[in-house]
Amino acid sequence: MDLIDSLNEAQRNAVLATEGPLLILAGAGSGKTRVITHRIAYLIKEKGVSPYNILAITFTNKAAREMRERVEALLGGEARDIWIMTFHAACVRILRRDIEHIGYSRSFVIYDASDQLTLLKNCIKELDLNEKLYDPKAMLSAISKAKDKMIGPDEYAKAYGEDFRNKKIGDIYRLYQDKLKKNNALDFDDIILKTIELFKSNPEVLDYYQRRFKYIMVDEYQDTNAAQYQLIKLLSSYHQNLCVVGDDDQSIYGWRGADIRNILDFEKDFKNTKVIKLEQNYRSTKQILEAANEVVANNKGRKAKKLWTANDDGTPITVYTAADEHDEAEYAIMRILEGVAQGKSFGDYAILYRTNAQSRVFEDVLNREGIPYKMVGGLRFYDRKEIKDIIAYLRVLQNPLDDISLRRIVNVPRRGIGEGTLSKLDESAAKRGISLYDAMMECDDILPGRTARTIGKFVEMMSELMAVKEVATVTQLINEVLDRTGYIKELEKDDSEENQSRIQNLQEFLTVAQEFENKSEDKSLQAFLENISLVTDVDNLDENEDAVILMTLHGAKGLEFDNVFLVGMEEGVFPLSRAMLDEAQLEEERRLCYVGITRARKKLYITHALQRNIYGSVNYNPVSRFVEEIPEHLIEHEGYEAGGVSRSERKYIAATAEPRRTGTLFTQDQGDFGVPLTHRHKRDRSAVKFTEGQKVQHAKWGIGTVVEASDSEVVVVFDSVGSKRLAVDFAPLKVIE
DNA sequence: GAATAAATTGTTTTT
DNA sequence: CAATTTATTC
Repeated sequence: MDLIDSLNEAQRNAVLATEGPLLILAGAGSGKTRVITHRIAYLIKEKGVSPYNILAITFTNKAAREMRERVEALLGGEARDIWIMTFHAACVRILRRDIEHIGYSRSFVIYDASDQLTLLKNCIKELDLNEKLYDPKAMLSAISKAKDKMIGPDEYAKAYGEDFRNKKIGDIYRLYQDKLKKNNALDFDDIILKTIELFKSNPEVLDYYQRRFKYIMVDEYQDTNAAQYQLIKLLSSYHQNLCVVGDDDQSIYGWRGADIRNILDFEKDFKNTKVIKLEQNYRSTKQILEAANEVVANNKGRKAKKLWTANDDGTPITVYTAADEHDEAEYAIMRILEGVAQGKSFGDYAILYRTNAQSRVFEDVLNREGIPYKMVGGLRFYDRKEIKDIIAYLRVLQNPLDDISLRRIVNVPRRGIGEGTLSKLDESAAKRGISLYDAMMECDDILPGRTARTIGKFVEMMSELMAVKEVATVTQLINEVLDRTGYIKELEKDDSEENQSRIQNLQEFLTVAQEFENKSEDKSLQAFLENISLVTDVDNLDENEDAVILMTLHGAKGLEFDNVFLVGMEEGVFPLSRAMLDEAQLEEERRLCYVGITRARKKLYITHALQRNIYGSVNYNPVSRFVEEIPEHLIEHEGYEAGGVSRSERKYIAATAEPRRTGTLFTQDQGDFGVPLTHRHKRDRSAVKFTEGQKVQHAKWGIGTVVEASDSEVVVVFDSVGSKRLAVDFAPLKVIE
């Protein structure tokens, strides 16, 4: 029984309790992934369960991949048949087989947020409503909220129909849903909802999956919404072997419809539930864990638990008070360089922030210092304009009913098909109840000859590409699209830096397609497009790469790092100002903070700035209440005005600060601040001397030659990026010759 | 119909 | 401040 020998008692009980409903309350770092993987392996190896009968739901594709790898390691290669995937991936797989039962075609496409918004704007226009009064973004979030709670257009009208505005919102909702169907498209919420609809209207389909999935496990259960709950309930009701794992203290997706009651009420909803708590933390030091416990203890309405650890005491948490956001970034990066000089790797560090906008300053400094970093989130690769354009082409080829994508690319690159022509076509399509593409195929009688010929040429090109699609691989098809549409030629016309980077991105896209073909079993265009829709940035994060990681706190869920920086810890930034008014939202922010603290294994840095620019205007934010909730004996202060100082004094200090010098890192004299500094931006590396002609190795830019050297600066010509001026004291440079 | 200039608007977090 | 939308001109 080596499978369970390595586990502690609670973990072992969780693995052995295979039958019936099981709720595992797993604190941060308590080895829950370990429990799930061992449980799966135990079911297969010891209980003789077929891999085919197991369904494991994870929160991200990355978690799914890792879980599969770990199960395979325990089992020795029998993990292929297990369904280990996200809710969305599982549902898409189910829908792909049987969606025709509910009136969609199997070549359906998945709309992302921006497609949704375009579609919604069309709806508002069609209903003659004012976008000012019915803000598309607000409408979309209202619809999404309704969908998360499984309220369809009819129920919405019934529930909110009294009020005039809500009645209109209901109309928008209904039209939006109709249009999705006309376009043969699903939005993200639909992926779950339509699966439930399929199950409810086709009992034989449900029956098949109910019988098949004898054992179901759901990870990150605290972040499931009502629809996902319903889905799980349906799937598990036959065998009743449902195991959910979660931590109410880590519920951070309430805004996305996650319902914390799913976990709090699990015992009520499933009779004879066994509850197991995992309370030993294996990840963090005692000091970090205590800080986390103390912060989250300020929340009400949580399940009682007390995380403990047998790990070392560790070092205190460093709280750094920065003059402003630039100083904050420079401090963090100085500490990273210092650590690296002592033998740590860049990959041991993560910088976590509340909003993506905060990443910029850190990127600037990292770039300037030539430190390798990887940023997760922000503008996704697939959200870039040129990539979205090509995807839109592919979508139309896959699903010609997709008017939204068709409209996006019909005049990209320019073909002289303008707004006037398109609205005529729209009108004709609406009148005849056909798609835009079909209207284009028969447009001779509504358009003047010249325009009709232009449209005809476009339709001809598209139908040729559709023929190519039937015989070519995805990569070949993309190449054909880039070539025949003249997309690349258009970019080559003017070789601005922007266009060059677009071409590079398109090449990267081809690489992605090639990789997909190499790895994936199903190599169809449909599968490729699905893959793109469901994969996120975090999924592609490679932790073995030696680079500093930048991401939002949400993105960091489920990850861990030796050294973590929690930055921007100020009232109004974290917690966000809009969350400060509402108790429930504030508690969610606090849980997010708990998640952040518990990502750190060894060392936690917390930073906040006295002064910060937010949309062009200066803000003076007091330190975050969450920092004040950490007991003082766990903290070591650094930076400006380490002691307590009133808010107005802070404002004075920040306002009278010398303007920052741009230029080299950490060399400016910041002494005249009215208060003694407890920390100076200087690192002792003066022993290193560079001379002209030396070969040096840089952490990010590789090998280069020193062409100019002084006591404080060197100019190095790198083989890869050309010449750079660097600060001797801080650049990650090694002499190699 | 398309390119440029001006004006306006708004920011969580993401499967 | 920056990104997006709208107005203006060619």
